[in-house]
Amino acid sequence: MLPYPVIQRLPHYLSHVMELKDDGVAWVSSGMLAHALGLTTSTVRQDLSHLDLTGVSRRGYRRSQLEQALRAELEVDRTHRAVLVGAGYLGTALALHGDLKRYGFEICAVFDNDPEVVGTALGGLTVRSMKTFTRTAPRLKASIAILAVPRAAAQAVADQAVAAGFRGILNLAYCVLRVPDQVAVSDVRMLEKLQELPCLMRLRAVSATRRNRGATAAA
Amino acid sequence: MLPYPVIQRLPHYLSHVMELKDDGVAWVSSGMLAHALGLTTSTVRQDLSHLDLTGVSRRGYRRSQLEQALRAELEVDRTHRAVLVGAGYLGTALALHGDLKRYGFEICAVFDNDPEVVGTALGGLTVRSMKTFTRTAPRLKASIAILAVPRAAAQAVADQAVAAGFRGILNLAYCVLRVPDQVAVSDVRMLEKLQELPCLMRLRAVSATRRNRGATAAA
DNA sequence: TAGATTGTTAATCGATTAACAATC
DNA sequence: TAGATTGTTAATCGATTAACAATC
Repeated sequence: MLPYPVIQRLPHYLSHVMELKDDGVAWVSSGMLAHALGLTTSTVRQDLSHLDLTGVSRRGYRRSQLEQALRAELEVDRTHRAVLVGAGYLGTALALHGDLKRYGFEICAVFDNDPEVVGTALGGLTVRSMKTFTRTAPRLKASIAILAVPRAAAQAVADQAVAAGFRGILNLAYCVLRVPDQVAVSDVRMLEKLQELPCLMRLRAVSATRRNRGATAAA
Repeated sequence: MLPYPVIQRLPHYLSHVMELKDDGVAWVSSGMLAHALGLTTSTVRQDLSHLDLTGVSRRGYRRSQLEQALRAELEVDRTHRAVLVGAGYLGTALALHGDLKRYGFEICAVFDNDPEVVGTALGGLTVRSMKTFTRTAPRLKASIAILAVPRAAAQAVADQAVAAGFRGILNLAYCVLRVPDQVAVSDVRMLEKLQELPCLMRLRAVSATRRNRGATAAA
């Protein structure tokens, strides 16, 4: 239904609109959103046309209504129970991230393989052994599994998560997970994003030079 | 030059090709890569046509040559010096990530604001105070700044990084950074990726139902 | 040789942008 | 009223996919 590029932008809209709320802004125009998110006004209006929302000529969108429409689409007001697998630094960073709750997510269990870590506390939860995952996880009524495990372990954990009935996976490992069609995977490509930087930097350097040349030629 | 979608895929190609190396594979076809990365053979050949590389009919690409071309494009064999700002769990996860070196990155300094953290050791480095950033950072000959700081601090740190001459920023915070054109920013959208999941899950559920209906109708 | 795979051109597809009538 | 902004249609742009001759 919603094109993926639009889905990707929705969290940004919401995040920005929530900031505007703190500033007491009542009306938001496509121009304001376009400027804040680095888009064109056309794109913004196209995106918002997918939502359950109507704007007002000469004013824009009522902030409260826009926020509500975004919250509905992203299901922010429902609680999404998630299980965290991997209690390393990355997993810990996520588990302790205060904004999770703000966006409707709740980590209801943490699993880890390391006997040293199993039994310790993390964000009010006790880390459970991965050995108990298959038995325990289905009882937790969680639909999302967050994989903060080494690359080598990721596919095996994903398989267990699928078998346990999870329908969404947030993958923090550097690998392509193979899952059945009905399971959604969202990849956080931290290392890949770092690897892109040299390419992007070269690109920026080149286009900056070109701009300067153009400016010089014009002068 | 290189379209951004291609740049985004290059790290995946390299990662997979490096795995094939460990398996002793000498020739890689576009079909193999397409299957492994979930692409079409056309896309793979188009992507690789941007690289300094020629394939061989009926065989594919020589693995060593393909790896070399990818390493050259991604500049893996140069050392990219990076500075880490923020020594929380997320920053620590990155600093201790063994694969950084493997992909040509070296963290040469860590900065943090918290007096409790300043002076402690992290991955063989001593955490420096953010107060010294403007003075110290330019001396480090690093071109990349990794921002693992809270959202509220990110833009200010980015400004300091730009002023200190950094040309690439890996942004782990949940915000849109404003930087001059000649500075490259790569955003790791961890929370956004999590927020996408409910939308994607709904989408999967719908298309799964549709598939089943289709199958039932066909039967 | 026969057949598989590259390299490349053309076709398709989909997303972004432009344009503009409707409207408050 | 005049002017700014929405909502939507059409145009553009660019990426992906298909197709196929060349080739080993």
